[in-house]
Amino acid sequence: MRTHYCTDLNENNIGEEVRLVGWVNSYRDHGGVIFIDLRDKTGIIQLVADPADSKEAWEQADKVRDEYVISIKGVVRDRGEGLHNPKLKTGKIEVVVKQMEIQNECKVLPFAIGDKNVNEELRLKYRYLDLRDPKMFEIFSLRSKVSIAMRNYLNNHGFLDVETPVLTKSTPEGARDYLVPSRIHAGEFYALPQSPQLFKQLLMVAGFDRYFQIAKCFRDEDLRADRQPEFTQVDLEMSFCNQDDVIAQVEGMVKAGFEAANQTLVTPIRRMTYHDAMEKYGSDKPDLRFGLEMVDVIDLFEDSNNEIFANIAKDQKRNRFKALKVSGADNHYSRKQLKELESFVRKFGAAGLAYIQVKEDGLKGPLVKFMSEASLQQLLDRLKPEVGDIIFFGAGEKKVVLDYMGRLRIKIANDMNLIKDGYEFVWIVDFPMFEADDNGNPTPLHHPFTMPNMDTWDEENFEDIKSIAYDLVLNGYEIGGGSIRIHKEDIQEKVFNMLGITQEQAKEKFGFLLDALSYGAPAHGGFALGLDRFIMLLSNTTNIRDVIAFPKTQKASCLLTEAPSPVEKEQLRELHIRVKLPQNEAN
RNA sequence: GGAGCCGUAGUUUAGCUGGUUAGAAUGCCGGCCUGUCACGCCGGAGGUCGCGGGUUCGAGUCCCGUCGGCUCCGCCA
Repeated sequence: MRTHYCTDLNENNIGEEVRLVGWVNSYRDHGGVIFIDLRDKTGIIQLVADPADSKEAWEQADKVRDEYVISIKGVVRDRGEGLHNPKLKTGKIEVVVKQMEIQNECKVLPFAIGDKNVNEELRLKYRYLDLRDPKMFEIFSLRSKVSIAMRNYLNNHGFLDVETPVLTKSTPEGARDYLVPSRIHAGEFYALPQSPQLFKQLLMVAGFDRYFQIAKCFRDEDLRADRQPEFTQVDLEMSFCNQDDVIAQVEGMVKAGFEAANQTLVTPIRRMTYHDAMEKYGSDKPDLRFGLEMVDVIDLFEDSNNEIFANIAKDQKRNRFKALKVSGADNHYSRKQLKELESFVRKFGAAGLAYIQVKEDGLKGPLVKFMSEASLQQLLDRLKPEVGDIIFFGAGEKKVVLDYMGRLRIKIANDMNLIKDGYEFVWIVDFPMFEADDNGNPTPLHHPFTMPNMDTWDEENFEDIKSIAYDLVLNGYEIGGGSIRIHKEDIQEKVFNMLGITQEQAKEKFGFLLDALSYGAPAHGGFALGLDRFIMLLSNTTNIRDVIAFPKTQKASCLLTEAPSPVEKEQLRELHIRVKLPQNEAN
């Protein structure tokens, strides 16, 4: 049908007869001569229809409108002196049309192809038109290259691509499951996998040694700009490994993907403990494209004449007093804007936002009078502020302070444009094994099959127990995570005990896994990379929908297919399902 | 579950303290035009102001509800 793609042609083809097919990107009718920009996935080339060359072709060209599909036969020629268009890759040449066939017409478009000012709602309804934009093709071309490169890396390193079930068993832990009713088993349900976690561990027990899969995962939780209900993980698992072995393979894989995107990644990627990330950046996924590290100043308020501050400083295990020095902030933030920063942190539980402005004539701010001379001097020594800086303070319960100060740090970096271009990877390691739930009971931070660091095992202080888990963070996004798994029954029992899970409960919930571990399970561990987020960052967008061909809206519907939708009564009957809507309307 | 922002020709939008026929740009249709590439010039058509109620002599505008989209909090082992 075609001899070339549009941008395959260049000056070397001058004089050649070619056949091209594609879409009419635009046309310019000059009464006599008609110009058509023909587009395919590679780009654009200009066609010229001149009645002097072919009356019939010109008559066809006269009928052409935007986004018509046409095929042409023509001859490549130089555009001539002064007529080159440097904006086009093919701007030096054009194709003189000898024959033209309109293969398909196009209705008036709901929006101009490539117009990103249009409502996303409309673009999603006509996603196939939105995807015609060459910029969109570029994203999916990148996604394809990156994922193939990572696949190849894993293949070359002994990882076997194995598919695991999509119809599987609901597990009570973790995110809400998407359920699929069983026709054959009345009243029973499959769950779509939140990840292939348990299956990949079983493959290790099976002795496959190294597994990977580019797997769709499903979580029925509320959406965000970087979260879709179905998403893709590059999932991997390996046997007879420790944390460094897994990290080395992941770094190799990510590097391969990165290089496929024409980026360079220097390995090894730096590592930071969970503790340091929380204390310095107030987040377990710190954005390291800018500084603004928090500094501990709780000791400087032990002698404060303010009762509240002095009290906070008394319990240095449970409380925090953090300082965030922002260079030049005094010139950037007005009084009113500083108030706005305060109401920003209040949303995250802050009682207020104290700050000290460093002026020509000294320190200004309510906190100054609550500090002793000696403490103030120590503060200056510790932070070394300069005139024009503002030091922000967060004080109170550890978890709350770290959270809102971490958010403040990011907000200020955005406000003051402190975020550098580029990619900053970091491994977060030494995660706590457990955290306290609302009632103060231990719950797993990762999942209950994560290997605890037994050197830190402490029945009395479960919050101090570390796990052998690691997250990969890029520019403030968690792009993946993994762990070494428990492969011994006695340790697994200890963990279940800690979680208050009885043997019967464990057997009922995860019996098949525990069984498997008792038949000669090798030490093993793995990792899963969030492919969508990774591609999102490589595509320089902050919206995961941009890198998913047919994404869902925030209410998890597909505007193109209108899924989800009601189904026929007969379908429900076969599935033994009766629908009961909240308003008491029966279906 | 909660908070905020948004919804007006095909599209992007203007529309003030409620007041004649809801205005513009672009797209679309028709005419003219042989070197444009955001082609140009002339003319024309095109609006349930998301939907439903209410207040009012009168609602795109005010109030209540509802639907949809986006961002965030909760949630996401």
